[in-house]
Amino acid sequence: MGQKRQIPAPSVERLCRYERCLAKAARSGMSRISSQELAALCGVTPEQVRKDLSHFGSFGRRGVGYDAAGLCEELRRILGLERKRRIAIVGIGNLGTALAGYAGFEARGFEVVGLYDNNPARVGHLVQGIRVRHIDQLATDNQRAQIDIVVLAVPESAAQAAAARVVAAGIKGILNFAPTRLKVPDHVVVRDVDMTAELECLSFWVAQAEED
Amino acid sequence: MGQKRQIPAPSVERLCRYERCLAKAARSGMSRISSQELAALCGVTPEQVRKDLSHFGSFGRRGVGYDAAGLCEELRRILGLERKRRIAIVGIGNLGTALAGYAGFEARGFEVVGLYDNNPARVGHLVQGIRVRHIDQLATDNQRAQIDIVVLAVPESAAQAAAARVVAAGIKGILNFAPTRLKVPDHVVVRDVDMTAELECLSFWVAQAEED
DNA sequence: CTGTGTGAATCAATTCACAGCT
DNA sequence: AGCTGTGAATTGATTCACACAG
Repeated sequence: MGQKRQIPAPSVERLCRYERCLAKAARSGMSRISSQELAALCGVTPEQVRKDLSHFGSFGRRGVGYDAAGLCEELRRILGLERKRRIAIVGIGNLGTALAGYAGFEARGFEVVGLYDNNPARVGHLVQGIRVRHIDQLATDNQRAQIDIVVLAVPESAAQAAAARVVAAGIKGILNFAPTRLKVPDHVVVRDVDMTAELECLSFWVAQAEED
Repeated sequence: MGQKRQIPAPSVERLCRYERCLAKAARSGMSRISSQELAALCGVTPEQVRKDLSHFGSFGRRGVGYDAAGLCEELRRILGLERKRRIAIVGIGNLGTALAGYAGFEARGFEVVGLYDNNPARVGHLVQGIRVRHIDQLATDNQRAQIDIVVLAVPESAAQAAAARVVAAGIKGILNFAPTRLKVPDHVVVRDVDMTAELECLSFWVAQAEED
């Protein structure tokens, strides 16, 4: 069932960038914007912008350009950001705690509605004004909390088991900070953020650049 | 200068995964490993593994497979991980503080050797046993600290200016957590970690999956 | 004349298929 | 026979170039 991939994933990633740049441009008073200008703001090419947008429809006027605020709104709709998305954080260690307090999420319309951990020593504590609950409660909580996405910030050793809990709770999206490839059913979407791997790649390219 | 990358970036990203899986396999007593087995552990195809490795040489024996520990060692050499890499964190807010205490970095051979901020209220504080210094001191500190990579955890509004400081200090790699495309000279390598964009992409794919 | 939208061409990455070592 | 290493084929993404609308 998970084979519907007519939209290239890199396009979707760029749409987020476009939306952010458009919002900023619109806020600073720009009403019309060309693919040229938008591309310059985002660090891509104008034809890339137009091609990416063309997967979803045609939003500009030939010879004129795009309405900055209008296109921004369209992108928010395409990305599913018109309604506030509800997220829960699973794993309230060092990283999870920081993420719970990360202002960037709220600022972009992601509301942290729950914090979960399996360590009894952490359950019950208040973190950023939210009480940490036991992961056992995730499934029942989700019936009324309607969690869209879980941010998984548990250690590698606990990641697969925690992911299984999340899937069992009926949650469809996981942002995974553990350095493991999670095995989940096709209808669940996972994106990985592997900070250590990023450092290792950097390490490689830096060394590579030195070889000249 | 940043001319030919004959090595595909996706291959490098996978090499990190291979290294991690190999280390785990070797630790658990496996001495020989086939591309088939390694691929299964990493969630890729065997020919992908072999093609990725082939960019750097030939490390296996036909009809036999690879020596797990030996290949792991080769990968560490390729990725530039034989020597400990020294990192500094710039921006000691919520996120920077969490990253300073993130055990995963040390565990993978990245040593946090400095914390920097431009906010006088934060300078001088001890965070994870390291005293926060003013970003003005980065350039002189780097002459003896030999920082390989900076983790940039400042707000979007401060990111470009902070990056300029990092570049001026002679540091060649930046792991950027701010949702901005940094403008840096060609000889400096940047990798972006945009957690909000990741959530937005998830939001899209989750909505997409629901359309059935 | 300007700037979008899009098929066609190019470039990059993945997968296939098989030759060659053990 | 078993498994690697690698050109060839294929799939996918980006760039080009131009028709078309304002």
